[in-house]
Amino acid sequence: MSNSFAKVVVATPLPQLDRLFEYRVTQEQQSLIAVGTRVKVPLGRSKQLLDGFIVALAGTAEYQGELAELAEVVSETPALTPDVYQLCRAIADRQAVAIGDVLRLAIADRSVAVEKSFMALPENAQIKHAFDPNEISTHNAASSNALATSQNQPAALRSTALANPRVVAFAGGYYPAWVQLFLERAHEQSQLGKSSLLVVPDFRDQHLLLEAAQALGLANVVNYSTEQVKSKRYAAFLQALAQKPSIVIGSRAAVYAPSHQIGLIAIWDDGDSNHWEPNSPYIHSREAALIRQSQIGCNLLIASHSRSAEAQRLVEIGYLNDEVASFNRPNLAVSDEGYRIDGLAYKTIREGLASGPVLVQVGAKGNSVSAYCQTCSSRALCKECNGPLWLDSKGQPKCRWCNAFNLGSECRDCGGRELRLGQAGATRTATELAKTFAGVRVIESTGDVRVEKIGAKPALVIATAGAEPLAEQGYAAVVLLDCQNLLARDTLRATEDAVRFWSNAFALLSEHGRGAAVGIAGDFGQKIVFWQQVQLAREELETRRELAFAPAVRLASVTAVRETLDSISSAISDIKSVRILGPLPSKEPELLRLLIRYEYSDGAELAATLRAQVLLHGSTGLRVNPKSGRAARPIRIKMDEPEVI
DNA sequence: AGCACGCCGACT
DNA sequence: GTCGGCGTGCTC
Repeated sequence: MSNSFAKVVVATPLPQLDRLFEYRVTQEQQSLIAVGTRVKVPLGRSKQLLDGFIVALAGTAEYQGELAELAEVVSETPALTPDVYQLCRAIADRQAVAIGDVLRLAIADRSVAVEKSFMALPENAQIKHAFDPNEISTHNAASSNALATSQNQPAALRSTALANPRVVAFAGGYYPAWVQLFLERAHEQSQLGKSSLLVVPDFRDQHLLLEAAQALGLANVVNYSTEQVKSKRYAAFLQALAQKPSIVIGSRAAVYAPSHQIGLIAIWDDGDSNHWEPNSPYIHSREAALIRQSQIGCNLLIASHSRSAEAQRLVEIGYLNDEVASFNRPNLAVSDEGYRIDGLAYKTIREGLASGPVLVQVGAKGNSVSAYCQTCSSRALCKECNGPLWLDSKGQPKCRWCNAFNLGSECRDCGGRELRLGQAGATRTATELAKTFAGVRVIESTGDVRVEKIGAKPALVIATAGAEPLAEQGYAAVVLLDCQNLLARDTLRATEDAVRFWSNAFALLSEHGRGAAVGIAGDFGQKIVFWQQVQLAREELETRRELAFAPAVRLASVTAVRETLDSISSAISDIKSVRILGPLPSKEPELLRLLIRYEYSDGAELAATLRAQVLLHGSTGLRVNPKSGRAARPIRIKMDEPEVI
């Protein structure tokens, strides 16, 4: 049977075009095409050709009407493998977006020169016809529903691990212990002839993995960085596509790598917000990995120093196996004497400096608009509702929750009457500490001006949370200041984030280093000291359950004009677990936002209903086209809204 | 998105 | 009598 007809998925963000179109294949094109081929197709009356990919070939057509021909076979390299297509399809459906938005993430832009030299290699010659759409990843039983099949998976295959929070000697240097964990697991897979996808939040972590992988001499390591020039990205894409086991190291997009025979997907520190895709499919790499895992049946490892509420939920529903690496917990202490830098802090810094570098973590600067007491730095709270105060444009203290003015408020801790915005920044702390520890080198690292790595000599490092440099052999001491401020950030994830920031900072300690946290006490402080991350995650998830917040339930947001939102509200209100909040104001002045609370079990139905609404409002009715002229998307759907409030 | 088809107001 | 406004709908 000749392949005279091709089913093509079109690479466009338009939801109306998110379906397969059939085209006639000409005689000359027959030998060039295969499943996965990149083509250009005519669509509608537009003279502009659209990019697409062949997902199936057949001898007969299903479509009754007149068929158009494939306009152009762009390349003979099969860029869209069947399992990546299935993954993109599932993600588009789950997120209620067009598949084109997902394809953009999954498939690197073509670079002709790179592709030519790749295809010229004899070992890549057979790749052209390597894919059969009916045979998605034969190496493991495929399953369509992740949750339904979880019981059938060997427990050890899916795990959420708490990694050893230490810097260890490894690969001829010093690395965080998790780097060793990831590369060892990937190496195991390589030995079995399988590929691994190692997914990290940012390029610092990526560099660490790449550097250590190179030092170990691991074969077929793919630098799947999105920060490279286009041709390098495409080279990495092709390297993963080559039919041999590879170790793909990258950020979010690495989940979609077209690797051969994937045996492991590993996610590092899934609580880091960099794992959220900020653009259209708006999916978290952990969720994308879960979908891919369920489709191809590979191992899944979600590892971190602290545990996200999402990972904890997956453990509690029995979907993930709970794996805690054996390690000695760090030597930690907490204090809460009411000073920003107290006796414990000074003592820990002084003793640490005797043997090596010392890290002082200060609260993240810049993202706090709340007001604090000038004298004692405790957070200013509303006298009416205990909400956080801020200073308005006239400098008057106002509640962020109930808008009440709080003129002449007194600090509840010290009675102070002066307020200031934000907290003492890294620079001020650096100056203060430099005075106390005269003669010691002081290094400052913040989100803006970041230091990546420091040596083993004694030095005082002042860093904002999340911007801590690595110390070559680990820190002799780590001191956390402003713990209260981190806990009091205006987000529902404040506690989880704080525990994560602290855990990651303590994880930079050397084997014999000591840590101290200033400003946390009691039961909570003890759990930090005894490294009870699982217990903390359990409590955090319980809190979210009580409040009915994610990840206990899911929380979607829909942004559009009011009329559209009204129509959407009534369309989805029949779905069992759906509860609608709003319309609420959104960041864009002319648009409003709906928050939708729903159960996991209703996700598919809600996504399908929302998608139908997008189609309804997309090509007919109210086209939102404000004076800007730009065709703003009339409806923006995030099936999981990471930042409520 | 594009692009065409279609049914109502001021022009050579 | 026609030209053209953009509301509506389709695209293999």
